[in-house]
Amino acid sequence: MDDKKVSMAVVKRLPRYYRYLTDLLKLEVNRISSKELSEKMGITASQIRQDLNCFGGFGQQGYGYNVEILQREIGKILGMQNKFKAIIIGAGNMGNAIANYSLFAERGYSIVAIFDNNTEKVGKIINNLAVLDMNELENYIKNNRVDIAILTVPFQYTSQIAERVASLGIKGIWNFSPMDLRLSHEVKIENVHLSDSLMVLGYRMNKKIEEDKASL
Amino acid sequence: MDDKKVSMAVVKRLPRYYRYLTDLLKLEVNRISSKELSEKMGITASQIRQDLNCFGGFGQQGYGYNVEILQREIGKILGMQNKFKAIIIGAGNMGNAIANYSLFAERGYSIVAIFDNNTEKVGKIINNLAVLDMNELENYIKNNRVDIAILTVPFQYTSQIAERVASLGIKGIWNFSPMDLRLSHEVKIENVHLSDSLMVLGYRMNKKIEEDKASL
DNA sequence: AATTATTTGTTAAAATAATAACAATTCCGC
DNA sequence: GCGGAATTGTTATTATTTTAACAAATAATT
Ligand SMILES: NC(=O)c1ccc[n+]([C@@H]2O[C@H](COP(=O)([O-])OP(=O)(O)OC[C@H]3O[C@@H](n4cnc5c(N)ncnc54)[C@H](O)[C@@H]3O)[C@@H](O)[C@H]2O)c1
Ligand SMILES: NC(=O)c1ccc[n+]([C@@H]2O[C@H](COP(=O)([O-])OP(=O)(O)OC[C@H]3O[C@@H](n4cnc5c(N)ncnc54)[C@H](O)[C@@H]3O)[C@@H](O)[C@H]2O)c1
Repeated sequence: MDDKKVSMAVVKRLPRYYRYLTDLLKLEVNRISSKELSEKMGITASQIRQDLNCFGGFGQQGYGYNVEILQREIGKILGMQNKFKAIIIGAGNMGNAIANYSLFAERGYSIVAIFDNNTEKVGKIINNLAVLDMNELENYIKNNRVDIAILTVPFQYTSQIAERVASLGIKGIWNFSPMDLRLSHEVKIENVHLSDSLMVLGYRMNKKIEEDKASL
Repeated sequence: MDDKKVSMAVVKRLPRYYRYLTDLLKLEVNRISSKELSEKMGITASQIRQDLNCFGGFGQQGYGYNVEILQREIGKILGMQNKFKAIIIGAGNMGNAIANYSLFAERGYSIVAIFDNNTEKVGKIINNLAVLDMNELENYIKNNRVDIAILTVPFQYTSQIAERVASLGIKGIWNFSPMDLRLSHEVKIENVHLSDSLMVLGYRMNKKIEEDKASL
């Protein structure tokens, strides 16, 4: 317990920093100050310095930050060196989309297997992986390293399958069903709420509509 | 300007309230107190009462909240009565997944058209909609009500297409490319950052790994 | 080499957000 | 209809998060 607790507010900004730094690297920018970065990102320089200092002093006074070093360090903080292995459960619409998406691999998350319980989907090839039957799940996890289960199954099966993978020793679950999946186990869970995101857009659009109406 | 400004923190919790209330309705629960709801949702009763009171007094002292009324009111706050019409641009993996997903329609967001610039995809039927060519975009929007553009095109085309739909009068953009889309126009934008979400999971898993290592 | 410009890390202040407290009100059993 | 239990709306308090300020350190300039 050497470093002070880092708040979720800070953690959620880390991938964003990583994204901007990766873009800068591609543009062959060597150094950047918190001020420049703040202008690009639309946040305050103060916040950037405060955030980065939760993890150590990566910058140099009078100079700024070395983009390559900072990007690598944030990558480490995010645990990218773990090269996490993930399986997808549910080879439907969303499962297919994720399996075919290459950026996750670039970020160090490789999809190593896909499972489904529908016999019509089992054996189908998705991005070079043959869909496996759900009854091979236990066996597969026993014989292969799997860190993350990506759950893209229908709502009503999600909890049950989550329990199943948790009991098999999976350490992380990325859940796409519109529910707040919670488990007693010490599994880390991230719930993706696409509908929620769309509804927030709807709220903001509606607010504008009401404001426009009021100002007539 | 009758009501005080509602913070984003509150707004982002509204779809979640809507979700729990809809579930309760399905279970035919008529009334619920902030205390009961807080236990279900894992937040404090105080926060629930505080949140709801940003929009008015929906409850009754000594009784609690009527589930049906509260759900309907939150729906109104979220602008669901607008019955927003959305088009999808980019009939690829993610565009297909969204087009085939029925919950958005249930929530009042209907997909009315799908566009792509790949001639091999144009004409293909996705969930009863024929994919339209991008050069029909202007014409379609001129002749049909379209509120939202769902952008599921590759990264490098996203900004340009966003500008294009904004200039055509679209009021909201739901962007799936891993970038912080920002426009000068007064268009409301929600950026979905799936990679960011996965990386936060990675951070939390990695932290646990480090903690376990340290406690040896 | 001295001087001025930057720019960080860090502490202090301000702003926001979450939680607790409680008076006012309503329900509900008797 | 009465009295205790329950529960809201709202105000007060506490905690968290963001922003500002600035000394210390470095870089660039002359
Ligand atoms: N498609 C979207 O745009 C979208 C958006 C938001 C949320 N979601 C959520 O993601 C999840 C998946 O959605 P989808 O659109 O991909 O659904 P889908 O029906 O296309 O795919 C679900 C897949 O899971 C498989 N499956 C069903 N039961 C299973 C089981 N017990 N074990 C293993 N596999 C099983 C099915 O055979 C199917 O292939 C759902 O919970 C949905 O609510 C999807
Ligand atoms: N698939 C995923 O799981 C996933 C996850 C996160 C983010 N994203 C993002 O979502 C976006 C789409 O991803 P995808 O996996 O669906 O990609 P995809 O390649 O499967 O689909 C992109 C579609 O856009 C079409 N297109 C290309 N240029 C166009 C243009 N100028 N006008 C109209 N249509 C055009 C293509 O023909 C294709 O059908 C990308 O920005 C990607 O980074 C995808």
